[in-house]
Formats: sequence, structure tokens, C-alpha cells
Amino acid sequence: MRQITGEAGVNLAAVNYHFGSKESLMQEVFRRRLDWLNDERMRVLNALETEAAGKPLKPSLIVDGFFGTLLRMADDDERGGVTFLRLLGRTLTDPSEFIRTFLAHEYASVVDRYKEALFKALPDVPKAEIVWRFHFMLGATSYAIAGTDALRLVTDWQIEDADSTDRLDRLVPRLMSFLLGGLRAPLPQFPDEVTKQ
Amino acid sequence: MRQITGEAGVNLAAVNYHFGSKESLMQEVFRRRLDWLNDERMRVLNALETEAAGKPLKPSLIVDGFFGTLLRMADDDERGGVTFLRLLGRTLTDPSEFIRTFLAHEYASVVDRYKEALFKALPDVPKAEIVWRFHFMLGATSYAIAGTDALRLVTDWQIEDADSTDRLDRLVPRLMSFLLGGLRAPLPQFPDEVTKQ
DNA sequence: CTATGATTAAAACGAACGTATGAATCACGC
DNA sequence: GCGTGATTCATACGTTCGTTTTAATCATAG
Repeated sequence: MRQITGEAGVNLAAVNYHFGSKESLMQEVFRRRLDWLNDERMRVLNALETEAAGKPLKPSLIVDGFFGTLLRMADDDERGGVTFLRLLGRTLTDPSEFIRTFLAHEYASVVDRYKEALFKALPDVPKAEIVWRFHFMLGATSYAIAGTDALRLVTDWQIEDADSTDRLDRLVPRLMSFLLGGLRAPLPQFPDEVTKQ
Repeated sequence: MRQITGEAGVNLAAVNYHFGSKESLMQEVFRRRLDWLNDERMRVLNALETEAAGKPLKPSLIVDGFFGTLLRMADDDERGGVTFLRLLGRTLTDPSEFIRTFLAHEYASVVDRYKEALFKALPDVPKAEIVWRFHFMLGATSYAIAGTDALRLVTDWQIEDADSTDRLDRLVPRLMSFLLGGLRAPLPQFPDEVTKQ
């Protein structure tokens, strides 16, 4: 709080006066960004489904609508840019109880719509499997967003290191093809099912 | 500290007496687990490479050696079980500076060996792409480990909810096929390269 | 038994945190 | 210009945190 109000050039008590508490401030920060993001996601999916006129969508379009829309926020300083994406990435993995509940509520309907679209797009894949892979995709994405610096230490990163805007241009297609590859991977063999076949 | 020493039934000052500081205690916790994990990973990779006698390894074996070995720690209460995996998952995404540096140091050589094995196994995939996909795989795995409860709120999880040991039996193959699918996905098209072709 | 070094125990320190308080300042309709 | 409600300010409260201190207890060699 002292750091935030300090950099904002206002008094420490301002947050509690205007927002009530630290948690309320955080909720407002997330709401400001996530409302836009989820509206945009809904808009994209609606457009896709209208155009498809009842036919299943291509998985790549669905994945791009959900994760691509998120990643492209990084380019938009008006929407928080990379800073917000990093905050979100961290929050998705290290969730304090209250903010996790809030995120769940904020996200639920959008995630449900996209899940349904994926069910329809991949009728041969069991629904449970799709939900799991959605989970994995979220993880890969959160990590890619939040941990840009984290991995640079683990591996000695002999990778091109242009300015960050350039890196984002390349991160999105890279992550997209990874996510799609994972989403459409052959179904797993469970140990207890091997004998059944 | 008070919670830890409390549950251990010892005095608060015990940690500072025996370990020096909270950070040193954490380092020791991670070292105890990661030394074993990374030794095991090295052992597995060495065995694979010996058996292959210079020929490239199957990517699935490499991925299983790195991520499968990690996940199977969850079954081994002697090695920390799910508790340690959750701690590690959280730490990989929310890294305080000092512990991230420590993890990087602890991991570097193992990650390098596995990266080299992947380079050799996938000669047609640019090295930079493999490093990125390694990153993505780490993210999906960390999230799968740490966020078992987190996603259950986001999606209304109409998934079988057996006891956790059963869920682990199924999580490993599920995650493995996702990771492999992502690792071997078609290469991405970068916007600025489209015109070149 | 006693001396000595290691360990444990109780208590407090100083810093950081979110929040609350009361006075000072501001904006603005009358 | 004055009064009133909203806002800003300095300040302090009460906790929690990691650490430190000092005394008590323990183990053990002589």
C-alpha cells in the first residue's frame, strides 16, 4: 500500500478512503481489466459462431479467441500491457483465497462458453480430457506470461533477445502452435485400461 | 516461522539457531528434494542414452524422464509427495529473487542435458523452438501440480473426482500426451516470415 | 560431581503491514 | 464570504513477521 500510494503521489489513507480496503482495490484492478478481456472473448466467440452458422469451429480459432485475445493485451498499453499480464499470470498460480474466488466468478461464464465450443469442435475427445487440456493450456500460458524472466535463469537462453515487443510478436504464434499441438494430441492410455483392450 | 516451529513442537528460535535464517531453511528444504530429483533425472537420462548407444532418443522418453520423474514424486511420501510438488509448483511461478536464483543454479545442468537430448531427438526443429516448448511444458506441469484446486473453481469441474492417488494415476498420462503433442506440434508461422515464402 | 559446550526456552526487538483517527484543506452552492 | 460535505493529510494503532538476546537446560568428558 505504501509503495502504491507513494508512486501514485497520494496519501497512504487514500486507498482505504476510496476503495475501503486493499482487497477491494485489487478486485477493482482485476475487474477493470478482466471485464474488457472477457467481453472481448465473448465478442470474438460470438462472431465466430455466427459466421459458422451452427457448424463446429476450428479448434485453432477457439484457442486463439481465448488465449490469443489474452496475449494480445500485452501489446495494448491502454489495457494494462505486459504489466497486467504478469500480474494475472502470478495470480492464477499463487491465488490467495479471496482473489481466487473472485477470479472464478469473473471467469466462469466465459470459460464455460469456450469449453462448450471445444466440446463441439472435438466430438471424439472425451469432455473430461478437453477440460484437462484446457487446464494445461492455461498453465502453459500463465507461465509463459508470468515467467518470462524466471526461465531465463534456468536455461542459459541462447535465444534471440530482441526488444520485448518483438518477442511478443513471436511468442504468440509459438505458444499457439504449442497449445494446439497439446489440445489435439493423441488420447492418453491409462494404466488400468491397457488390460481392457 | 511460528507456524512451522509450532507444528514441529519446537521453539521459535530453533530455525535461526540450526539454519541461520528462514531463507537458509527454505534452501535446505528444496535441496533435500531437488538433489534427489535431479540425480534421478540424470540417472534416467544416462540409462536411456547408454541403451540408445549414440542414436537419438524418442522424445516421449525424454519428456517422461524429466516431467514424469517429477510427477511420480507425488506418489512417494518419502520424497515429499504431493506437498512438495505443490510447493515447487508455486515456487516456480512466484519466485522470490533469492529462491529463483537458487533453483536456477540447482537445475541448470540437468535442464541443459535434457535440452541437448531434445535437440538431438528433434533435429528438424530449431533449437530456439525447443527451448520455448520446454518452457511451455514446464508451465503446464507446474500449473497442473500447483493448481489442482485453483481450476476447480474456474470451471465447474464435472470431472470424476476420485481420491487423489487415483487422480494422479490419470494425471500423469494425461499431462504426458499433452506435453508431447505440444512438443511435436507443427512449427509456428511468424507474421514477418509469411511474405518471405 | 563438576565444568563446559551445545541446545532449547522465553521474551522482546525493530521493521513492515493494513487500517483507523482526527485535524486540515478543498470545492462549491448559497 | 461562509458553511458544509468531500477529500487529503500526518500520524498512530494493533498485528504479524523474522530475528536477537539472555537465561535455563541438557549432554558429556574429566
